[in-house]
Amino acid sequence: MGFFYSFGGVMFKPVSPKLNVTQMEEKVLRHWKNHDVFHKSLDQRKGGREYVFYEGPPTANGKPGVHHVLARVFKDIFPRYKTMQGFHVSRRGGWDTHGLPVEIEVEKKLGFTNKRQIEEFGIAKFNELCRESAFTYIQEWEKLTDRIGYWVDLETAYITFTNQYIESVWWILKNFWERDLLYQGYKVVPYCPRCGTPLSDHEVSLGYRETSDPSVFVRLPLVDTPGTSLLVWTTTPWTLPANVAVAAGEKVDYVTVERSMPEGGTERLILAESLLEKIFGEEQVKIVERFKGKQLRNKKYHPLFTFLPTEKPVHFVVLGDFVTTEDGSGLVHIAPAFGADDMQIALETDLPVLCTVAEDGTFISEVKPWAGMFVKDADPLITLALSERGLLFREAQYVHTYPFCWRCGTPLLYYARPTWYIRTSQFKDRMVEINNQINWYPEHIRNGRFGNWLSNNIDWALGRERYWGTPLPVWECEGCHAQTCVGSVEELSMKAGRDLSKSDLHRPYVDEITLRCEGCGARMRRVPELIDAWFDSGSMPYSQWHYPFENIEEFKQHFPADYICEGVDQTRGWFYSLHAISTLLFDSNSYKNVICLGLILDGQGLKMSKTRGNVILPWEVLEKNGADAMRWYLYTASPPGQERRFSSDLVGEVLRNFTLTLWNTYSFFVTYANLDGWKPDKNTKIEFSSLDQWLRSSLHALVRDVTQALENYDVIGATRPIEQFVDQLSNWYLRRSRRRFWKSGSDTDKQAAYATLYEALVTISQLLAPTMPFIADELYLNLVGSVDEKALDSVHLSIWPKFDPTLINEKLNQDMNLVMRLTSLGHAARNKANRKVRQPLSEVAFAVSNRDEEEVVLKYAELFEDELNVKKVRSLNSASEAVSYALNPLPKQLGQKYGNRFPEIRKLILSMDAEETAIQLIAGISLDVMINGEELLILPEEVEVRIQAKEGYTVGSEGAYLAALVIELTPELVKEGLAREFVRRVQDLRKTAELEIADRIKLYYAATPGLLEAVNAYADYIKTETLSVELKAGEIPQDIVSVEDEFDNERVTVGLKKA
RNA sequence: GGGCUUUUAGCUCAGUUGGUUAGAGCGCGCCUCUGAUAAGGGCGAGGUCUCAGGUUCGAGUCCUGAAAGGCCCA
Repeated sequence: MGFFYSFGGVMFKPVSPKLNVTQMEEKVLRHWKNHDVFHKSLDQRKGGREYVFYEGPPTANGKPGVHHVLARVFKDIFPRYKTMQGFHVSRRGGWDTHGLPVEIEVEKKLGFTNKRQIEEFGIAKFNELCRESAFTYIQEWEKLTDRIGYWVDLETAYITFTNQYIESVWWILKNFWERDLLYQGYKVVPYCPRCGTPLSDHEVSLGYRETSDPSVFVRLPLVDTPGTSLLVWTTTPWTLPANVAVAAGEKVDYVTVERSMPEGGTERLILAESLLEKIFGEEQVKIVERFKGKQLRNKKYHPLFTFLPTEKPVHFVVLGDFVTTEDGSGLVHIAPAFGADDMQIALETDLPVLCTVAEDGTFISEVKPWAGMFVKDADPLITLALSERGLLFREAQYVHTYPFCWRCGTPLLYYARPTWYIRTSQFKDRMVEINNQINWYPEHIRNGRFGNWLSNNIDWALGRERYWGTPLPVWECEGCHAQTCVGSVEELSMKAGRDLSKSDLHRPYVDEITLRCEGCGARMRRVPELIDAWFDSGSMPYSQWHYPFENIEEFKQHFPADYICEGVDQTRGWFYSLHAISTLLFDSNSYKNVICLGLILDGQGLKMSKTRGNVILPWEVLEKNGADAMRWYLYTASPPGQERRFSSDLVGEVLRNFTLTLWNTYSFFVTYANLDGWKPDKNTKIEFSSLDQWLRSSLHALVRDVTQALENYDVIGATRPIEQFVDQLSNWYLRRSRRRFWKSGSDTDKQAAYATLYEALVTISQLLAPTMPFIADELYLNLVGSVDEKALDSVHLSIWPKFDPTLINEKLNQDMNLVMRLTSLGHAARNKANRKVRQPLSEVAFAVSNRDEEEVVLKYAELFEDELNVKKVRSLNSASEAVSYALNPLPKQLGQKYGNRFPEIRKLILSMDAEETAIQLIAGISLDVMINGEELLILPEEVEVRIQAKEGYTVGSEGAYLAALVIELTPELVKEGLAREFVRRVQDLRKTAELEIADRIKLYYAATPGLLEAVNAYADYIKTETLSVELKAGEIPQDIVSVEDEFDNERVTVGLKKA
C-alpha cells in the first residue's frame, strides 16, 4: 500500500461498508418526496410518447398481503423502465369499492345473517357504511404502496363508487342495450340462498370445496312393466320433489338386470351396462336384456312425489346428450328448476318447471312434509321417506367438489331465476381473435387458460340482487311492462323531469326516481338489480376518465393499455371483464401486454391462508430486509407465472448475497476514490487493461441483454444477469484489481481502474432502477450527483443506458472464463497438496485444449502468478513433457456427423495408441479411419485430447483442462511464506486496533529464529504492505496494542502504534 | 371429469437445436483466503432428473401413457 495523494478533495459522500438498509431506503423515500421525483418523472416526459399502464383496482377493505406486494412490484417495473426510455407513463391508481365483499364485511360488523335485516336497517344507512368500509384500510394500502416504492398516482385514483364513474358505466350499458346485447332471461344460476343473490361464474369459482353429499340411488317403477324400475342417481335428494323426467343417453348401452332382494323375491332394474360392476360389485345379477338408450324414450314411470300439480305431460324418459356413464347409473333425474342441463332439456321437450324451493332456500308450503326447511337439511329426511316407501335402492356418502358461496360459505343451489345478461357469447369468435393479438406472459395463458375460457364463453350474468353497487339503469313500466335503459344523468333528469345532477346514483335514492312511460303513461320504476362489480372494474379504461362525458382526448391517448399485470386468478376476473367490454364496445383489445402472476405459497409450499395461519405480513419482511431485497426476490425467484414459495429467510438471502456485495463494491470505490481525490473526467484519455476491457465488455453485454429482456417483458432475464455481473465485478474484477487502487501515485493504470469501476457502478445503478429503485438511487445520487452540479435529482429521471457494441468482445469474455476456470483448478490442486495460498510455490503448468488457449495462459501469466501465488506459469503442451494423453471422441460433433456409425468410430478411436494419436491431433492433422471398408476423415476438433501429468505434480483437472503444481518447497519459498504470514498478523492487528486504512504505523516484534530471519529478509516488503515507517525487533513496548501467535512451528509477538 | 401448469441435490432454481461425468446458490462437514465484504475460494457428502413405455447410435431434453402437486373450470 502506498501514499495517497489528494488533489481534488473528497468528492463523494463517504460510504460505510456497513449498510442499514431500512435507514437507507427511508432516506431515499424522503428524497423522492422532498424533490417530488415521481411527478418530475412524469412532467419531464410530457409530450413524449405515451406508455399506457392500467391499475387493476384493489379493494381496500382488507389489509394488503404479500401477494399484493408481488403484483405491485411487477406493475412498477415497466413504467419505471419506460420512463427512463423517454416515455410519458401516467399511472392512475384505482379503488374497487362495490360488491358483495364490502357488503359482507358490513353485515358481519352489524351481525346480520340475511338480506331482510339489511332492509329493516335501511339501505341508505347500510350503503353509507359500505362506502366507509370500502376504504377501511386505505391508509395501510397507501403506506405499503409508498414503502415498497410502487409509483402510482393515488391522489387522482379513480373510485368506482363516484357518480362520474357510475355514469360512464351506464353509458356502456346503454350502448349494449341499444344494440340488444343486454337482456333479461331465466336461467339456472348458482345461487346463494343466504345472500339471496345469484353468483357470477368467477364468484362461484372462488368457492369450490371438497364436500361430502348424500349419494342416492332411487327406483322409479315403470308404468307399463310392473316389477321393473329405472335406477336413477342423484347427489341432491332435495331436488327429487321437483322431478319431471329421466334422461337417458341415446347411444348409451343399457341393460335390464334381475336380482334377488334381501327381503325376498326378485326385482328388475334398468341401468347403463358399463356401470354394472361399479354398482353391484360382487353381487350376482342376471342380465335379462340389452338395448340402446333410445328404446327407453317416452317410457312412463311412477312419480316419487306429486306435491305440485302439472298440466303438461310429465314423468317419462327423455334423451339428452349430456348423459354420461362415469358416475351414477346412466339415467339422470331431471328437475328443470335446479340444473342448467335440466332447464335446457325442459325447454326442448316442453316439460314443466316445478319450483319447489323459495328464494331463501327453504321448501315452499306445498312441499308439506318439509315446508320451511332449508333444502340441504331436508336431504336425510327425504331419503328416509323414500326408503320407507321401498323406493330407495342404495344410500352412501359421495365426496366431490361442490361450490359454496365464496364469502359466507353457504352451499350454493342451482336455481332458475330471472336475471340480466350480456350477450357475450355472440362475440365469442371476436373475443378469441382479439385475444390472439395480446402478448401473454406466460404465453400459454393465451391459448390455454384464457383462450379456453373465451371459446367456452357463455353470456355474462350481470344482475345482482344486492344493495351496494352500480345500479342497473333499466326502468320498467308498472302498467305495460315496457323497459327503457338510461345512459346518463342528463337523460335521467330529462325523463324524470327534474335536475338529478346532484343526486346520489346509488340505492335507495336511484330507486326513488320514477319515470313516465312513453307508451302507456303509467309509472316506470327501476328494476331491483345491481350489476356485477367485475363490470365496474372492466369499465375502468372508460370510466376512469368519465368517458365520453369528459376527457375524450385523454381516453383516446390511454386506450388500449400497453401493459397490465395481475394474479392468475384474474383470468376470469379482471382480464376477462376488460376484454369482454372492450370487444363488445369497440371491437378492440384493451391491453397489449399482460403479465399473469402465479400464486404465493409459504416457505413450505402451502397456500397462504388465514385459516392455516401461515400468512406472512409484508411489513415484517420490509422492516428486516428492506423493499429492494423483497422486490428482487420476487423478481428473480421463479418465472412470474409460476407459483412461488416465499419466506423472510429467502429475502434475507438476497440481502446477503446480492445487495451487500454490490454495496461493498460501491463502498470500496467511494473510499478509495475519496482518498485519491479521483473524479470522472470525460476528457482524460484512458488506457484500459485487459481486465478492464473484459469488465466493460461484460458490462455492455449486460446492458444489451437487460434492455432486450425488458423489451420482452422478461423479468427474470432483466434481473438474474445483473446478479451474476455484480458477482463477477466484486469477486473477480475487484479482487484482481485491489492492488491497482492501493498503489501509490496516480498513474494511468489506476485511472483506468477507477474509470472502469465507476462506469460499471453508475450503469448498474441505472439497470437496477426499475427493479431496486432505492439502492439504485442511493448509488446514483452519490456517484453522479456528487460530481455534477447539473445532475438530475434521481436515477429515475435519467435516460436508460445504451450499450456500445464495439466494446462487446466475445473472445475476451471467453478468454476470461478460461482464466477463471484454470485459476479454480489451480486452487483445487493447492488444496489437494495441502499448500495454503500464502505459501508461494515455484510453478504451475496448465493443460488446455488448443493453441489459442495456450496463448491465453501466457497472456494472463501475471494474473495467475498473483492469484495462485506461484513464481512461474507455463503451458503443459510441450512434447517433451512428462505427460500422458487420453482421447475423448466428442459425441456432439461425431454423433451428428456420422449418426449410427458413431459407436463404432468411438470404439476405434479409443483403441488407437493415445500418445501417438494425440500428438498427431495436437499438430492439427486429421485421422484416417476405416469403418466397414469405408474411409473416414476424423478432424482434430472432433476428438478432445486430455493431458495428464505423470509425476512430480499435484493436479486439479476438469475435462481437457488441468492445472499441475510443483509443490516442492525451497528454503527461499518457505522464508517468503513466513514473511507473508507475518504481514497477515500485522494486518489483523491494524484492523483490531481500528486504524484508518491510510494510517502509518511503527511496528515492534519478537520472533523465533526462523521467522526472525524471514522478517529480516523481507523487511522492505513487510514495511510497504503494512504501511510501517519502522520495523523493530526486540522488546514490545508496554503501552501499545500487541498480539501473540504461532504458525508453521514459529512463534511471534507483534505490537504496533500509530506513527 | 375437463383445461392449463409443475415435478431435476435437504431447500430455491438453471439446464441451449437431443451428445455420453446433469449444474448454480443456500444449508451441512472439512480446509483456506482477506485492510472492501454480513463476504470470497477449494474439497466433500447429497441425484433412480416422478414413474412406465416408445423414437434414436445416444433422452433430463422429443413422443405416448400414468402418478403426484397447484390453479382454473365442471
